[in-house]
Amino acid sequence: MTKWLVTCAWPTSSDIPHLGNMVGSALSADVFARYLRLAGEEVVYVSGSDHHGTPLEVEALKKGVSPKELADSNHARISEVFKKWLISFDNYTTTESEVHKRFVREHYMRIYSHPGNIFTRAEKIHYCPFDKRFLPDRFVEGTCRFCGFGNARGDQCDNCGRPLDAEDLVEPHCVICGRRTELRETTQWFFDLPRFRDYVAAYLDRSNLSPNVISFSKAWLREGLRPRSITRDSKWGIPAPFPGAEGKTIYVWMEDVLGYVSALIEFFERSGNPDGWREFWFGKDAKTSFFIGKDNIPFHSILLPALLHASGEPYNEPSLISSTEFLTFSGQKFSKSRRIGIWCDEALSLMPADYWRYVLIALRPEGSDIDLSWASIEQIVNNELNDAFGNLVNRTLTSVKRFCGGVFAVDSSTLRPEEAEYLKEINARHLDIGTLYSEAEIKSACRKILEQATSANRYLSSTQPWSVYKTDKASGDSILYAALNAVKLISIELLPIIPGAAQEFLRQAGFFRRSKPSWSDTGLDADLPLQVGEVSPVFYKVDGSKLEETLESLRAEASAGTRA
RNA sequence: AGCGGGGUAGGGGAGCCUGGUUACCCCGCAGGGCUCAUAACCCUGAGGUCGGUGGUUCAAAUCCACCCCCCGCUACCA
Repeated sequence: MTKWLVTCAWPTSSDIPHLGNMVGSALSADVFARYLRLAGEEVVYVSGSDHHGTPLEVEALKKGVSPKELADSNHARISEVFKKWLISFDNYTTTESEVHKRFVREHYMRIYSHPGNIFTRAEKIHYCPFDKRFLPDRFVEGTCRFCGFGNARGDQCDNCGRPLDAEDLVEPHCVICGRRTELRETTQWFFDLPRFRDYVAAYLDRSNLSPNVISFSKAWLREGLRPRSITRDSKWGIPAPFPGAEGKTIYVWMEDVLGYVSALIEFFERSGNPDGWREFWFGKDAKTSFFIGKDNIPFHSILLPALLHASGEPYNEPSLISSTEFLTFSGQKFSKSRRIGIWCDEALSLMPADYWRYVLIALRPEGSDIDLSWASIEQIVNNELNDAFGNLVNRTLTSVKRFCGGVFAVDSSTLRPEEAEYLKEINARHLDIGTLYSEAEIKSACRKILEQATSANRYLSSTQPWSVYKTDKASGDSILYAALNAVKLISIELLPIIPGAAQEFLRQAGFFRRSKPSWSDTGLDADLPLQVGEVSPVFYKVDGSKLEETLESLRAEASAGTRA
């Protein structure tokens, strides 16, 4: 049995995640975690809300509340959304947790204790004399030196697309108060990432990471690594522990990734086994996995291993980094400000969580960006979830009621050769699906489960148990045995993706009455005699354009409520 | 601008590294079949200049060069 730490990118608590945020991180990790548990591995799945960072601080300022208050209330909403989406976190915490803050400070002091890992350097940063604070480039606006665009941000000009430096803005002003900013010198603490170039290069070579992660990371190494600043002149965050760094906090990216350790520590402290986490991060039979969007590969493939290694502690290197491309919505990027896309809370007012989970996994953008549209939602729910899976289960269970009086008790010893052959086929596919899951090839696993359903539907149509039963009960039973076994396999296979609905399949069929579902418990004999009780359709069809209308009216109500 | 990834039928993917019969699979579409089932399921069919141009080769989706388009990163958004 392997100990698996499963993690996903930490959602920022400045807003509820949208479907694009959900697909590659929390949902993908959840499917992976659920599969591993089903397969009998020891799994701890952790993540948390990223509370720190300037966007949240600025939003809190605008709303007139403290960053802590805003973060906490958003965290409560985000946690609720994850629960409703059936995300099976073992610990969903925040970067404000005492364990996290303590761990991050201790970890940096450990890195600091090895001379040369951390050094200081003076930098020129925008400063707002009115707000009395330093501002990240993103929070300074001005006129672009290159194209003259008036609303260019300090990090990039939205008009000409050029990346900018602080000095490239003409008449820079603070986005909070609008007043003129000035450049001030300030000292920051830096992590000497280039020191770990050889280590990271060797790690990438011996690792088993996916080709896109490797090639992306190696490109970074070729360009040359740069020191990463650890500290920021901001009050909102974790106080930097270095001597002389009083008043500074740790930059979010330099603490977020350490949450993969601290959230696990917190989990084990709560369960009364404070050292349990060590086996997961240091143990020989332990693996770690990270589910992220393509935008933050290097933080996981380069920065994280370097930060862990630099502490001198015997951390395992990240074993699996699964990154997805982006989801677009009806051809456009998800946009909070323009309200393009669907957010995870409002999604649940349109369809049950299992529907969304299936749609997102069926589309999971693994190779390139994938577009989500109302039409694709409708098509996937209706034709795959409802027709292929739902109807297969329904027609099989209804057959048991109709032809066997609701009780199926004939065991595998009476199977005809045809059915024995068919069982070989679906069991082989079950093994393939398990392999895909274990490699986090989640979309391919999903496609293959659909093949499993297609093959079962085909089998029923070609063997026609409804006419066989008229003359030959034994052959009819043999066919139904195979069909029921396919339903059992498919239900197990779908448990990681649509846990609620797959459980309902198992319940209606009467599988796993006496034991917990398990990936390898594929035979039917142990479940006999099956008592098929009330059978009812598990899914219903949806109308894409009606869903769209519903969402629009929901939003209209919500904004009317805000104004009132 | 530089770097990385992607571009294969209406949509999604496999094939590309390691060149080789009619380019494969799923969804959708058209026609047919079946009647256990949720107007479901099954079968057959139509649909492709494999982003473009040029090159290497007996042979290119596959290898090389140049170009176009989409996305990301470029280290202070997370």
